[in-house]
Amino acid sequence: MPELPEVETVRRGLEAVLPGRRVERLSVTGRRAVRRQPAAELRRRVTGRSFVRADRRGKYLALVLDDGQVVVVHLRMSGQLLYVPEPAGLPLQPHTHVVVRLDDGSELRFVDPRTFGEWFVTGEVRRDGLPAEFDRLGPDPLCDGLSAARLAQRLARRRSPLKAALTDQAVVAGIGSLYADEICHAAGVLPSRPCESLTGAEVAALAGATRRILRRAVEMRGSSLRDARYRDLMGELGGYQARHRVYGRAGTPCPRCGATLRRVIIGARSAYCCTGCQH
DNA sequence: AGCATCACCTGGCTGC
DNA sequence: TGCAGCCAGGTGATGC
Repeated sequence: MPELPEVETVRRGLEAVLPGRRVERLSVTGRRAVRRQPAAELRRRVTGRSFVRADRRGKYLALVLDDGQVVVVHLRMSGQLLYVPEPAGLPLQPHTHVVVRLDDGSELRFVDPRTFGEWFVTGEVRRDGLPAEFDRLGPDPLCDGLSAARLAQRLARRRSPLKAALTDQAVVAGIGSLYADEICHAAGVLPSRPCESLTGAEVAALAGATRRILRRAVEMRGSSLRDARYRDLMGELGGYQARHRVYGRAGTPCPRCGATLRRVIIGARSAYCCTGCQH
């Protein structure tokens, strides 16, 4: 599932190819990929405009246009952006919902089997040129940093389980189920712990683990799993899955203490953890 | 207000 | 081997 490291890897790919390119044609074939506004409106507002830069906050991609509008893309569960330099040689693969034809003949394609992903264009932007609605996101650990004090403030007075808070995009932007489990394990804290029970030292460990793990995962170009099949803009697999210590590893020994890793349910979602060395 | 639950989807896997 | 049923999970809506 694309989380911050995967989306950032895609963003870096986009930043290398999009700036200066003009949109010659934008076609929407899937019915659900554009649902916040009519597909014709997206097409009308974007066609003929040029891309200025590719930005990101949390799991949201923001493709800034030369007139200040922003094309927002969210990959959700199974969305994939694919850059195709020579479209003639590569037929559209199944579940291709959006195709952007660029002025050098290349294409940006959006493929999304589970159809949760979304595209929309907005002109309501902040001073930094990003959509005003990004205001509801918490700090992005890569773009904004994440100090222990800031995380403590965000977690204060919350009674919900730690994992529910870490994956709440209003608390911290960019963390999903996979990295939340890895962060909790690295910090030695159980994902089921009520936020209000965390000590200052534990929150500091969580903030540090968040920065470290996300940075390392970006360096390794994200995690590619068996079922989600995440790939970057050029179709390459990520490498961070080799570093996963708990996610998807129930029944195997904890790499830190040797106890058997468990899968527990938190908020109707799976969480992987070690009851031997996480408290 | 804050928290829990559900709906949205389809491919891949499990178990019979 | 075939197939039914389960599971994956980010986000927004809904309900309490």
